Parts: sequence; C-alpha cells; structure tokens
Amino acid sequence: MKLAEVIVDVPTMQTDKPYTYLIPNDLKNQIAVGSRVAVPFGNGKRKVQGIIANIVNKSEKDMNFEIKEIDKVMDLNAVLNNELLELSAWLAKSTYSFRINCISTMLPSAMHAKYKRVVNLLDNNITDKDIINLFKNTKSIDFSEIDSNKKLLNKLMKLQKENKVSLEYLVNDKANSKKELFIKSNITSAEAEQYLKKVRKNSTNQQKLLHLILENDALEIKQSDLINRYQISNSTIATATNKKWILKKQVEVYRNPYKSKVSRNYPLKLNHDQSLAVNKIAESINDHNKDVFLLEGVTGSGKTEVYLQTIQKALVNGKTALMLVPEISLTPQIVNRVKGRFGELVAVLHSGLSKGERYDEWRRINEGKAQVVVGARSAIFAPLKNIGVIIMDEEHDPSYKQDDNPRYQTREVAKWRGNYNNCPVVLGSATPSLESRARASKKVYQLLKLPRRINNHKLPNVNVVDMREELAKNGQEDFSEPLLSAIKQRLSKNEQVVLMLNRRGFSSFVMCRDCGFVLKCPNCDISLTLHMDTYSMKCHYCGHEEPIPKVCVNCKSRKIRYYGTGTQKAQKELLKLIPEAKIIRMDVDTTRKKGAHEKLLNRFGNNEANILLGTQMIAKGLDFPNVTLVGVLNADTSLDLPDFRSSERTFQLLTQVSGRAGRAEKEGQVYIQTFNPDNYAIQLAKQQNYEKFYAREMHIRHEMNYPPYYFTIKITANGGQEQRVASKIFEISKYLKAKLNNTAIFLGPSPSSIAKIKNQYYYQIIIKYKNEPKLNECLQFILNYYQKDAQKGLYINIDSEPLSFM
DNA sequence: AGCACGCCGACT
DNA sequence: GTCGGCGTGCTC
Repeated sequence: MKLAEVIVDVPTMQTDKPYTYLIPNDLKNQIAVGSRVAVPFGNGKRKVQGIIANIVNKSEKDMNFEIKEIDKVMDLNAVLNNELLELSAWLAKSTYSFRINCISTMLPSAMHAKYKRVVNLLDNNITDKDIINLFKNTKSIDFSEIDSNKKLLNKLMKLQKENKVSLEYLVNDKANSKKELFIKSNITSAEAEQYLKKVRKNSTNQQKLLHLILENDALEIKQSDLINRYQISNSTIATATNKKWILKKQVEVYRNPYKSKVSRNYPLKLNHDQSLAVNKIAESINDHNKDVFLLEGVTGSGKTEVYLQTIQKALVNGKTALMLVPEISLTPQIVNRVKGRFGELVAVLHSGLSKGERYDEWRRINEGKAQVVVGARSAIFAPLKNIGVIIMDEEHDPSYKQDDNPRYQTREVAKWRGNYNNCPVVLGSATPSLESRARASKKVYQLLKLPRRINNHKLPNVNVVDMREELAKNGQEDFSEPLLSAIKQRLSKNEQVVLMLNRRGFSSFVMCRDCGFVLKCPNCDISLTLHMDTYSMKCHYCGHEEPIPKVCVNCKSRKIRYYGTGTQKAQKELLKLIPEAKIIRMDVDTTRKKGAHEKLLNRFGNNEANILLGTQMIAKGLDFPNVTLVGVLNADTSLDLPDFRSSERTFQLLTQVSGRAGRAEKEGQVYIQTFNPDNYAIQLAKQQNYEKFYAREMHIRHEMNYPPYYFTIKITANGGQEQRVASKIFEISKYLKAKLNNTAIFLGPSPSSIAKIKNQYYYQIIIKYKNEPKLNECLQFILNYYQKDAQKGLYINIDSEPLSFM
C-alpha cells in the first residue's frame, strides 16, 4: 500500500517530522512527491497545508496509530523537486530550524497556505437572539468575526455539540494566476469567407473581424488587443460571439514585471584577465566540476561581463544559470543588462515584485520557460533544473545572510546546489569576505583575479580628510573644506557627485543639555531618531513614532539639542552651502514605495540632479559614467560598532563606494571624512589595496581568535520577562560549558547589544570553537528541552556563523 | 499552532 | 455542584 509522508505547516519542534497519510483512490494520479496537499491534523476538524516529502510502500497495519486520508491536492504539479526537498532537509539541520520553515522560504509567498474557519448553521429553529442575529441572512459566517467574542463562542460550542452548527476548516490557496480574456475563432477561414458574403454592407466592423479570421487560421488574440490594435468594439465582439463566430476564453498569462523596453546588448570583447577567468569557469562547466571560484576583481574591472559570458557558456551546454546579487543592487541597471543579453530566457526574483509577479516568475522557472534567473538572496532556491553555473556577485555582502529563521548563508546554499548539480559556483567581489579569501589561499576555492579596470581606466584618487582638524579649524563637522570645494568644482564642470552618509533621518538622537537625558523608544532599547519631514521622532527598529519634545521629559528644561547628522539634515545643510546643488536623497525613507529606487536612479542618470546623497544603499552596483566625485561624510559610523567585523565592513563599504567614481574616461576622485584618519581600514581603503587589508585583518583575527580561524555560533533567548530570559540563558551556558571542550571560548552570557526590541528582552551567548563534534547534538537537545517554554513566550534561537556578535 | 483534556478556584 | 481559568500533551 502506498502511503504519503507529509511535512505539515505547523512550525513547532514537536511537529517537525513527517506524518503518514492515506492517498485516496481518486487522488492517486494527482499526487506526487513535492505536491502541496491539505490534510486533517489534530483532534478536531482542523486542516493544514503540507508538502509530500515521500511516498512509501508500507502496510497500514504496520502503523501503531490511526491513519487519516489526504483531503485534497493544491496543485496540478509538484511544487518542489527532489533537489529542493533534499535541500530543505539539509537546510533545516544546518540552520537549526524547522523543515516547514525551510520549505516556506523556498516557495513564493503566494503558495503559503491561507487558513479560514467557517461556522455553518445547520438548524433553522434556533431561538437564541444572538445566534439569529449572527446568521442574519446567511448560513455560514467567517469564524474570525467572532473569534474574540467569548460569550458567542461558548454558545456556538454548545450548539456544535447538539449538531446545530458545524465548524469547517478550509485551506485556501492564495496563489492566483492572472487570467486574461482571449478571443478565439470558432470558424475556419473558409467559413469566414462565406459569412463575409452574407453580412450587410454597412456592418464594416464585423467585416473587419471576419477578414481577420480569414487571414489568420485559428485566430487567438487578447480581447484588449483586438479592441486597441484593430479598433473592433465590444459590441462587435458581442455580436460575433452571439453568431458563434468567435469564442471567449480565459487564458493564464504571466505578469511581466519588467515591461519597460530593454535594449539588446551583445558580448563585449574581453581583456586578458577576463577571458582567462571565463575560460577557467567554462572548462569547469563543460567537465561538470564542482569547483568554487573566487573572482577577485577591482571595482570597474568588468566582473559583470565575465558573469554574462559564463552564463552564455552554460546555456550553450544546454544548462541553466543562476545569478545572485545583493538586494540593494538589484537595480534595473543589472537586470536590464542580463535581460538585454538573454531576453525572454531571464526570470527576475526580488522583493520589489508583487506577490503575484513573484509567483508568475517562479512558475516560469519551474516550468522550464526561464533558463536564467537573476535575483536576491532567496533566489538561491529558484526551482531551476540542470544548473550549469551559480554566480554570486558581491559575495561578501551582508544581505546574503538571512537574519531570521532559517538563518542561512546564501553562499553555503549555493555550494550545496553546485555540489548537487555538479556545477561550478562563482563568488565575485572587489572585497571578498575574509572567509572566502582565506579558502582561496588554502586552495579550497580557485582564485581568479581581475586586477585592472577595463580599458585600463585608473582607480580613483582617494583623499582622507581629518575631521578633527576641520572641526577645530572652522567648526564644520558635516562638510569639510576640501570636500566642499571639490563638489563645487565638479558641479561647475557639469559632472556628478555621489555622497554617502550612513544614517537616515535628520538627527540621530535628541539630548537635553541640562540633564543629559536622551529620548528613547518605549518598546526598544534604542534612541529615537528625529525626522524633519514628518516632524516626529521615530524608532528605526519597531516603527514607534511620537512628537518632537519641546521640553525635556526628564527635567522640563528647554535646552534640547539635536546630535548627529542624518541624510535629511545633510541635504538641508548642503543646500545652504551650495544653493545651486540639485540633490536627490536616497534612503529607506525615500525608496519605500515600489519602483522609487528605480525612478530616483533614472532621474540621476538623466542628469536631472547633480548630487546623489544617500545611505549605504548607493554604495553598490551603480554605474554612472558622469560621476567623478564620491564623498563619504562620516566613515566612522560603521567603524565604531562594537563588532569584530566592523573593520572589514568599513573597508568594504569605502572601497565599494569609492568604486562609483571615475568609471568611464573621466578620472574619479574620492574624499573620505573621518575622525579616525589613521585607522588601518580607512588607510587601506584609501590605497584601494584589498590584499594588504586582507593580510592585516587576518593577522588580527588570528590574534583575537575570530573567524575564519574559529567557527562561531550565537545562541539567543528572548521573551517578555527579563528575569526568565536571563536565567534561561545562564542555564544553557552552564550546560554547554560542561559538555564542550575547554578550548571552546564563551562570550557571555550577556544582554544583547540592543537588549530590548519591541518589548522583548534579548540575552545571548557566543561560542567560538575549532572542533566540537558534540555541539550539534547539544544544541538539538537544548532546542528540544526548551520547546515547552516556547508556549510560555520564551524563545531560543540559534544562529550558526552569525554576521555580527551584537 | 490549535485543540482537548484535566485540574483547580469561584460563582449562578 | 458547574463554569471557566490555565497548564499539559498530542497531532499521522
């Protein structure tokens, strides 16, 4: 007997295993491994969505529990192939998360189940006024309408026992494909010719339609096209339908998120280094080698062209290709370049798409209609088959690590898929992560270098401005004299400027000068940021918003001052200093709306503004030939973070943003303003010398026992009651210290650096270790042991190789 | 998660 | 006595 093993959509520790179900006869042909199904689950009539992980041949009698039947099948075809199912199991294990959560992240959100409970009225002779009122003139109501009404709920429970009402559970599919009305001819062209003779001479529109059918055997056309392109009106269509000349038909269409025209582009001639790289990778594609390449190329060295020609090689071999880019640089610039090269073969996946668009792109990939996928982090789960190459651009980018469950590092998933598909993985960056670069040194990865910019353009000239001097000299803390005059000079030459300030809002905090009181968020342990556009104080963590205080909340003093500069304030100040500046501000606040990102960049590209002022979102991927000056207003924001990766981040950010300058003929210039001009990360970013930075930073990591010399794991406990959270984390720490080798280094337990977010307290332990074969088992034990606390609102999270220790 | 079951205090 | 609060355990 064939039984189905189902992973149910109930993300808890206890239910994180397959459940066995009978396959009813009428569903036998529709069910396959990887299908979405609805199954009964639990005592009542509850139904949940699930994924078939396995079909096994077992006798029902072998089971020591009652087996229920699968209720229905949600899709015509399996939504997960074997590769992705296997991947979900590996992912769950390696990220300490539930399998169903892993499966959910693989599927477009339109495929996540939508549950609905409905109360049906069975008995019409109910006398209770509340109940009569409730069912006014319907027989069934949505349960959520009465969910909170205890009194009503109790009455209904009673009635349910008397069989007077019933509770029904529905698993609905959110996945709606877009349909468009098509017109299809119902007659042959020969018949159309006959009809043409019969129609009245003055019915010109009908004649037009008949001619169309005459000329196109088996005509099938969008109704809207028929109306717009051929000027055939709705009434004509109605008449023709009545006469049975044509049929109306709903056809599933794919939403196309990139309607804008993409101009075709062709492979560029490669320089020596580039062709060497392409050849190496192509060799690996041909030979089905699972090599991992690290493509270390300075900014502007033409990495993208290497990617594109590599993808071409995969396609020529009859394979597909996956290209990942950081979310923030998933700009139309990159997408258009890939689309322009490979046209209809390309599917794009990123958060800017609507749910429907994402679903459609996903289906195009699943059905094999798209062979090239470009996308951000989660696109690593694209249902491509027969992958020939996986490319990760800007492999060092922090957005490749997901910061909630499953907390995966895209790079690791990419390597897993490369291994499964027997294909190479290409990691590209101007500033590789230390982990990757170290592996290249150990020959685990193959290092490919692009040390020169294309056409031998020079790297920009970088100047470091000591803001301590500037502050002492002319009291300036935002715009130094050298930067200001450079801006003015560039503007006078009609060139463009990019300014980066890694802090949004107006001022970063508000402090009372009398008592030192800083206004904090009531829900989070973080100070509120002043926003001038809304005249309010905002919390960047939970979104809390309150009016700007006029007097100090603490001491009632009026001496309140704003400290720190955000993008809003910088924009205002810059306009004061350079009135002729035309500034586009780009930060989370101005790019929240769909497509805003693209619009702002287009305006800048069209020279509608001469200064682009933004947060780090402007550091990556932008390629504007007219940008000759880049300014970093405060290089210290990322340096001052209490985290072992802060130097690496700072170096990467400064190098990336500097790379925006002088990408074409005109030479670029960069000014980095800092209060730490001698810091090595800043000095080496000035020299644009990655290799030197790598050597220096590795030395420090070695001294301090940090990655890549050590593995790390972060265990966090959070909950509403600080006491309980703290005692839990100490308990865990004690347990682990007893179990692990004494070479493991424990940091903490301690409150997390933002100890409270949205009224949840956070405590953490970080463990640095070299070799701990028992660790995985211990952590699984902890998760199991503390699952009971999850019901009391106390959660344990495990983050393997966390991005930051904060 | 969501539901049933069981145990305990407080009410018509 | 029973109603409803919450802690506990189970879901093929």
